[in-house]
Amino acid sequence: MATIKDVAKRAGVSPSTVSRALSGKVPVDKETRERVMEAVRALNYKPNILAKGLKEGRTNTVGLIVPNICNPVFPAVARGVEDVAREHGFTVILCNTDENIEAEKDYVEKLQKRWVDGFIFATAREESQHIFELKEKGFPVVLVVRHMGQAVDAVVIDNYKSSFEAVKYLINTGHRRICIINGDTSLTLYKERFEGYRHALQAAGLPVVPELVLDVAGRDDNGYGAVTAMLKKGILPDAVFATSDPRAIGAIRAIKDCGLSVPGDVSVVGFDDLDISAFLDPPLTTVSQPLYEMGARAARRLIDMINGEKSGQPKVELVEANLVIRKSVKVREH
Amino acid sequence: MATIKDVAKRAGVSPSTVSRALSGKVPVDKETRERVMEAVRALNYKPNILAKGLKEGRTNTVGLIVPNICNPVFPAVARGVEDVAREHGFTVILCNTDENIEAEKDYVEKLQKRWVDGFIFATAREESQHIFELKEKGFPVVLVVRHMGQAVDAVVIDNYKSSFEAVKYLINTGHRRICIINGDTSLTLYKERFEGYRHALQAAGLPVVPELVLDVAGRDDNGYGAVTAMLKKGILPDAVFATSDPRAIGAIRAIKDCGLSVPGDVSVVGFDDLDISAFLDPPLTTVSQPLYEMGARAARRLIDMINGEKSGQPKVELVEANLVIRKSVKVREH
DNA sequence: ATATTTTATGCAAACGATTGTACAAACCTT
DNA sequence: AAGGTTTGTACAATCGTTTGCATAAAATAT
Repeated sequence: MATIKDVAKRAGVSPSTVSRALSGKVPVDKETRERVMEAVRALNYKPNILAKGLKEGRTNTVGLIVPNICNPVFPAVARGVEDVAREHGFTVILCNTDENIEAEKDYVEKLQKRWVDGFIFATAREESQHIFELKEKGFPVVLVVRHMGQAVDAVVIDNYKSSFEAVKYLINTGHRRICIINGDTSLTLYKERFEGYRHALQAAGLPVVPELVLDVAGRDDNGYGAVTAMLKKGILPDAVFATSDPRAIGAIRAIKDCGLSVPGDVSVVGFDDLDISAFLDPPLTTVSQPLYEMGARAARRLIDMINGEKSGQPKVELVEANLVIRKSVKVREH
Repeated sequence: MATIKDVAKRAGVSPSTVSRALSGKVPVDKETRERVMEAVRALNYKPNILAKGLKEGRTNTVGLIVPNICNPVFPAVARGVEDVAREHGFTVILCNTDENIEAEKDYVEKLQKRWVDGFIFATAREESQHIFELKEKGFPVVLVVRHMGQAVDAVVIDNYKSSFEAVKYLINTGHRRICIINGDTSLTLYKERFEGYRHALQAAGLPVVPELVLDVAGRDDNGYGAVTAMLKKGILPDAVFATSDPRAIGAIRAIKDCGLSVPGDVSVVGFDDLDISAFLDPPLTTVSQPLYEMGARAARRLIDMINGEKSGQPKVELVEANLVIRKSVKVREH
C-alpha cells in the first residue's frame, strides 16, 4: 500500500506538500498540485484513516447500536441512519447487542476512544447508566426508537398517543373485549403503549381485564404461545392489540390455529408497519412508525452535535405515527 | 481521556512498562504490575485502538457488506458473523449497499486501508471486479450467500440442488403447471435456482412454459404485481415456486386477492425459511437455508485467513439446505 | 535597485501506542 | 568476592498522517 511518502517521492515534493495538496486548505502551486495528483493516481494512494484519525482526533465514523438486528424495525432505522451519514461523509458501524447489556458495554468500550465520533442507540432503557455516562463525558449521543427520560437527545414517536388512538379505533369499531400483547415492560416504550391502552379503555368506560393482558418478554417470542394458551382456556377477546407487528403475526397464527377467523371472530391491530405487514392475511391494520425517517433524523442530529453545534438542552423529538387501516379489523354492531 | 503516559506517570513507571504490563508478553515485576493495574483502573484507561492499529498494522475489525439490510436473510447471516467475530475478539462493521455498486466500492475504499483486516461480502456478482481485485491484492476476503465462481472463498448452499429438490417435491405431490418467481438472473444464485427448476421439470418430462416464468428484478419487489398480472391474464398455475420467502409472501397475497386459495387452488413453496415463514397463512413450505450457520462459518474462515492460516486454493464450501414441509402445498390427485 | 510583503515549500514535532536495544540491579555460580 | 546470568525497566525509534514554524523564492512596493 502506497503511503504519503511514496507519493511525495514520486512527485518530487515533501510529504507535507502532498498532505496540503490533498486537503486544499493551504495554497499549493498549481503545477505542483498536478504532479501530486498524478502520483496519487499512479500509486492508487489512499490516506490511512487510522493515522489521520490519530492526528485529527476524529474519524468521521458513528456507531449505531441496535438490540436485535433480526427485528425488521431496526434494519429500517439503520437504513435511514446510513443514508444520511453517507451524505455527510460519515461511515456507520452497526453493532447488534441481542439485548445483552454486557455485549453492549463491550461494544461501547471498544468504539469509544477515538474510534467513533458519536453514538446512536436504539437500545436505551431506564437503567442504561453507561449511555448516560457517555453523554456526561461530552460524547455526542442520540437515542432513537427507545428513549430515557428527557436527559438525552432522542428521536421517537409518541407511543402513548399512538397506542391510545389505535385502541380507540378498536373501541369505535365496536370492540369491547380488547386483549393487549405487550412487550418488555421495563422499556419506557412498552410502558407508554400500555398506558395508552389503559386510558383508551378507561375513557370509554371499559375495564382493564387482567386475563386479557398478555406479557411477552423473550427476545424472539412473538406471543403465539401466550395467545394460544389464552384461547385454550376459553378466554375469548373480540380484538387483539399487538404492540409490535411480529406479535400481531404470532397472534393471527394462534387465532387461526384455534379455528377462529381474523377479523371475523377476532380483530387484530399491530404496531410498526413492517414491509410485509401489508401482505399478510388479512393485510394488517397497524400503527405506522416512520422508521426510516426516524433514523435519518437521529443521524442528522448526531452529526450536528459532532460538528460542534451548540446543543444546549437535550431535546426529545416526537415524530408522527399514523394508524394505517387495512383489513384485520372488522366493524362490529351490538 | 487518559493515555498510556498518564497511567505511566501515576504508576511511577515508563509508558513501555505499562504497555508490557498490559500485554503480558514480557515479564513484569508483580508489584509493578499491580501499581500499573491500579492506575489503569483509577484513570479508566482504555488503549487507543487507532494508535494500536497504526503500530501493529491490524485492527481486529472485519467488514461485512450486505446488499439489502431490510431483507431478513442478511440480518440472520449478520448475527452469525457477529457472534463468531466477538468470540475471537473481532468487531464487525456492517455496511449496507442497497444493491448499489458505487456505494459498495465507496465503502470498500474507505474500509480498505488498514481499517479492516478482512471482508465478508454478501453482495458478490459475476462482475464484482473490485472484490476480485481485493483478493488479488492479498486482502482476506470471504463470500457468503452469493458467490463468484471458484476464484474466491465462499460459504453458500447448493442452490441448484435445493431448487431441484423443491420443484421435484411439487411434482411428486401432483403438480404439473409450476410457476417460478425468479430473482435477478445476473446473480449466479438465481441462475442456479432456475436451472434446478428447469432440470426438475425436464427430468419429469414436463415442459418449461415461458408464461409461467416470472422475473422480478427490483430490490423491494416481492412479485405481487407480476403474479397478479399473470392471474388476471387467465394464466393459472397449480403451484408457485418462489425463489425467496418475501416473494412467496407476495405471491400468496396476490393469489388470495384474485379469489383463489392457497394451497387449495395453488400451492406455494418459498426459499429462505425466515423467522416469520412458519407463522404465515398457510405456514410456508420452504427451503431452509442455515443462514446463521453460514454467517458463522464465513466469519471463522475469514478470521483464519487473517491469522495467516495458509489458505492455498480458495474453497467454496457448500452447506446443507433442507426443504421444510409445512402447509402451503396440497397433494393433488389426477 | 533595495526593502517589504506574499506565496510556496520543507523540516520536524506531534498524535498514542508497541518493541528492539541497552543498561542496572539482583541473583547465582565457583 | 569476582564473573556470569537473569530479570525488570527505561529510552528511543517507529507506524502514516497533519500542521506550526522557518525559510527560500517570487511578487510587489518604494
